[in-house]
Formats: sequence, C-alpha cells, structure tokens
Amino acid sequence: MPTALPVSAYVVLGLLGRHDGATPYQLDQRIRQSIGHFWVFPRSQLYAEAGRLVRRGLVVERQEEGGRHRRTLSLTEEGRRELCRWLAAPTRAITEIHDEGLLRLYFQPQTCEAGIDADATGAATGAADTVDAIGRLAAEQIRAHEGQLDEYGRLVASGTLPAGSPQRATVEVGLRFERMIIDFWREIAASPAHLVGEGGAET
Amino acid sequence: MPTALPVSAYVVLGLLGRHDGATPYQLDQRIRQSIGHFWVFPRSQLYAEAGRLVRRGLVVERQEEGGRHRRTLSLTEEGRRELCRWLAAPTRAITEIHDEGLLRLYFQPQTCEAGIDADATGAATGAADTVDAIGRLAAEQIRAHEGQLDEYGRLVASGTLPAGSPQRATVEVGLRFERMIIDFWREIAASPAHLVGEGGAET
DNA sequence: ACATAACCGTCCATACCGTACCGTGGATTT
DNA sequence: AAATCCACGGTACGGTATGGACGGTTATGT
Repeated sequence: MPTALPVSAYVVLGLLGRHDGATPYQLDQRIRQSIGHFWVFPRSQLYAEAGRLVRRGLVVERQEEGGRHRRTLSLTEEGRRELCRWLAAPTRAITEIHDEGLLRLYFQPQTCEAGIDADATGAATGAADTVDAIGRLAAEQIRAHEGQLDEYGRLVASGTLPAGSPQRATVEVGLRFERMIIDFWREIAASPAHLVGEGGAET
Repeated sequence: MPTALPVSAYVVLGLLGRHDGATPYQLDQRIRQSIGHFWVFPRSQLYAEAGRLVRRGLVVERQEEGGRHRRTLSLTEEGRRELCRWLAAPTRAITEIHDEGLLRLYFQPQTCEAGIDADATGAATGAADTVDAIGRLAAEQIRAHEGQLDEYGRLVASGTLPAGSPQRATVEVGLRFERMIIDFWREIAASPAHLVGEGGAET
C-alpha cells in the first residue's frame, strides 16, 4: 500500500473488474464510449497506468509471445480488493469542469484595439464588437453542444446500456448537462447585448 | 507566431487584460473565486505559464529587487493582440468533465467479496451491498454539491459580479449545473435498487 | 500478390499537478 | 526590542498526463 492511488488507476481497475482479461486497447475503446464522457483518459495513459498497476501487483499481464504482442490484463486478488475498497469508500470530490467556451465568455468585455476602454460615458464604440463576439461564441457553442447531445442520444439508442443501469444513469447526466448548457447559450444568443452592460448599473 | 498557445496561456492573458499589473499571486486568488469554477488552474502552473508568456514576449514582468521579490505582470502590445484574436476566434471545444462520483457510480455493480471485513454479517449477497454503496455515494454527492451550490450562492450574493455581466453569467452555469446534478443524485438516492437490475433481465 | 485499412502497442518531449518548503515583512506579544 | 506569529509571494521536485507520430501485425479487398 504505497501512497493512495490516483483516480486513473481506479479507472483501469474498475474497467477490468467488468471485463477481465481485456487488453489495454480494448479498454481504450470502451472508455471512449462510456467513461470518457465524464473522465478524460487518453490512450497512452492507459498503457502507463496498466504498467504501474502491474508493478504494484494489483494487475497481472500476459503478453503474447509473437504476433501483436497483445497484453491481456487481469485483476489480482489484491487488485479486486483495492477496487472494492475504493467503491465503498466515501468521496466528497466535486465535479471539475473545463469549458473553453465559458472561459471566453468570462473574458469577453475586453479592451481590444477596436478602441474602447471602460466605457465611461457610454460611447459604445467597441461594445458592438463585443456583442458580436458573444453572439458568435454562443452560436458555435450551441452547435457544438447539440452535436454532443446527439452523440449521447445515439449512445442511448444503440441499446448498449441496459435501461436503469448505473452506466445508463451516467449518460443521463450527460444528456441533462447538454440540454442545460444549450439552454444557457440560447439565452445568451437571444440577447448578447444584455451582457455588455446595457441595463446594468455597475462599476 | 509559435505554435498555438495552450488554453492556460489565455487564462493568464485574459486575467491580465482585466487586471493589468497584477502579480501571479493575485491572479491565483482571483482565479480561485471565478474562473476556477470552470477551468481548473493550480497555482504552480500559473508561475510556469507566466514564465512562458514572458519568453514569448506576450507579457513583461518586473520583479522587485528586494523584499518579497514580487513579480508584476503586464500585457505587451502583442500579448493584448493575441488575447483579442483568441476572444474573437471561433471555438468548437466541448466541455470536459471530471467527476469522480459518476465514475464510482459507473463501476458500481461489481463482484466484490460480500464479506467486507468492517462488518461481517457474512450472509449478505453482493446486490444488497451494491445498493448500499450507491445510496451512500448519492448521499455524499448530494452533500458535496449542495456545498458547492451554496458557494455559488454566496458568490452571487456578495455582489462582486455585476448583474447581467458575462462573469455573472458563467456563475449562472455553475448554479444550474449544481441544481441539475443534485436532482440527479436525489433520484438515485430515492431508488438505488432500481439501478442494480431489480426489474431487469440483464447480464 | 499487392495495396489498404484496421489493429495494437510504444515512444517522447513537453506540460501539468500538488505539495512541501523557504524567505519576507508586518503585526502582535512579551 | 526581541520573540513570535502569520499572511505573503515564490520555488523545487517527483510523479503524472498528453497526444501525436511511428512501427510492426493481421484482415480485407482487387
């Protein structure tokens, strides 16, 4: 029991718990259409993580001698125990979000070369540009998120996820999130000017 | 124009655009109560990123000779131009979510040893344990997210964010997200058994 | 046979992360 | 005035992450 394992270790353990004897490659594919939606996990890290787990004795791998040198991973007793401990343990970890669109929105009223600065007297020289930028941003985000929403929809429609399963439930979060954020951006798109300090008495 | 800058570079540029002449330390504080909610940004990266930006000539820093050796950062002309270009550029980047709670939920129906040594009643089937685990997980997540919701509430109440500003809008997303996810976990909590394949023929 | 595509794994240079740590200097004690 | 404390402000460092490019291997098509 070295230091606490990083979450990514449990991604691998958990996946193996459900599909023992898989190769990293297969895990990668599964990740991409499941957990990948709420836990980013690039391919190369998978191999790295698998290696670490082997070193710690939580996983064993058997590598094909010839051919593709496939590595078959499976949990050891200790690996399964560790996984179960983690699943039963409490967590207060909060969702961590990376959203470039929101970032851009946040920074939006910026003094750019269009020539405005702190619109002291309400001369809206650069404000129009900002409104423009916000409008475009919103439009793009709507499109992007609609795409994502569709993808979730297809995933559900594909029937791979048993209705009422935890796996299905996590996708449900994805669906709701996308609907929520699309609504949000639609509101922004509907009145981008509203954000540039039109009505707001502020400092 | 070196290779495209990573998003984190624009975090610094954007922040400086709004508070020119700040020290990394100050930026860190601002981040923690604003962008940090939708773009995680650890302290140490701030200094690293600032250094990179200086090297690229988008930012200049003046370091105090004595005392605390504070570094004051400000945008160069080029830095501001780069920022403005980014703000105006289109992005189709999609939200990236890291949520450990969902991860645990996803992995939940796992074949664990029923006899968890903490309380060995010995007779429990795996299903009951799983229902239990899901219930606890949901309860914790609800508490955690309620805490986060409160924090957003306080942020809004504090009045630091001009109503109708983009900054306020981004917090709105946070609020909606938290409400959404709390609802989700409440549903799970209400009938965790529902997820364990109670009614369904599966496997 | 040959080309082509899908498999499967590896490498690598950077970048990132978090935490522990270290000096500063002002305020409060003693 | 010396000792203590604590908010500042920054650095170091070991481990992790990233993602694209590369290089072999089998299957598919022509």
